[in-house]
Amino acid sequence: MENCCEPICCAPLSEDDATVMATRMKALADPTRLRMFSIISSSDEHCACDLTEPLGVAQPTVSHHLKVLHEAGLVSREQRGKWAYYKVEPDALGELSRFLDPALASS
Amino acid sequence: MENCCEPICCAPLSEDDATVMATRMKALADPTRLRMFSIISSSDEHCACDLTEPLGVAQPTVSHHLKVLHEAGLVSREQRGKWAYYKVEPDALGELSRFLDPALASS
DNA sequence: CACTCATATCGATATGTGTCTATATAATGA
DNA sequence: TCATTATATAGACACATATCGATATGAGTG
Repeated sequence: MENCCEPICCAPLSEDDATVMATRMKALADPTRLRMFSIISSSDEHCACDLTEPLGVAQPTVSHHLKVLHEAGLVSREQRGKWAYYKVEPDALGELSRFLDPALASS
Repeated sequence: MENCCEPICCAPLSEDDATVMATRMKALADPTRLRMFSIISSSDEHCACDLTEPLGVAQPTVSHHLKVLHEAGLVSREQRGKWAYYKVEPDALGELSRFLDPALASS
């Protein structure tokens, strides 16, 4: 995920920028995906197979949410054998965080 | 909006915390509301009547989105005469931003 | 009181989304 | 090659939601 936009604050967003950022935020704005992301970020990498049980949802649901997070550039995917390992994309949250409140970063 | 949760990073979120934060994020994760919020934040306060035209949506739609932002604690509302003035809730974005990436704030 | 105007609410509709079961795909091993 | 296992995809369903036109509410004004 590259830096996209001017920060939300202080000047009106363009329609295009708003669409891009809303899409990214939507990827995180779901309870199951938030928990999923926090689990993945709690270790260096995480196997998809170890997400079904702690999240309490069916395997296709896990797969679906992982795809959403991946397409939003929030996690990376690596296939090793029959297992899929997911990692947090290093600066993904930083970009979002700075978009929301650039003052934090500069203080 | 009060501080709610441990940051998303580094430790699994509880189901309840995830629900609370997903709800707040959902309020912002919409192109129209993002633009609306950025317009409001570009001046000290903003009249609802001046949002319909720049957003290009009907008046009931503006009213609906303002309600969503207000209920999420992102903006405050003040009625003066027949006009409704909206202001950005001071630390709303800061809380969200710190939830996403607490590292930014401490650097 | 009646009229106007800003805003909110209602009801309808189309579209999006989270979840599941069933099935396909792909890798491993007997 | 066949069975097993992890993951992804397809299809279905229920529910949420973004939007609109119509209408109600509520404040100002003549």
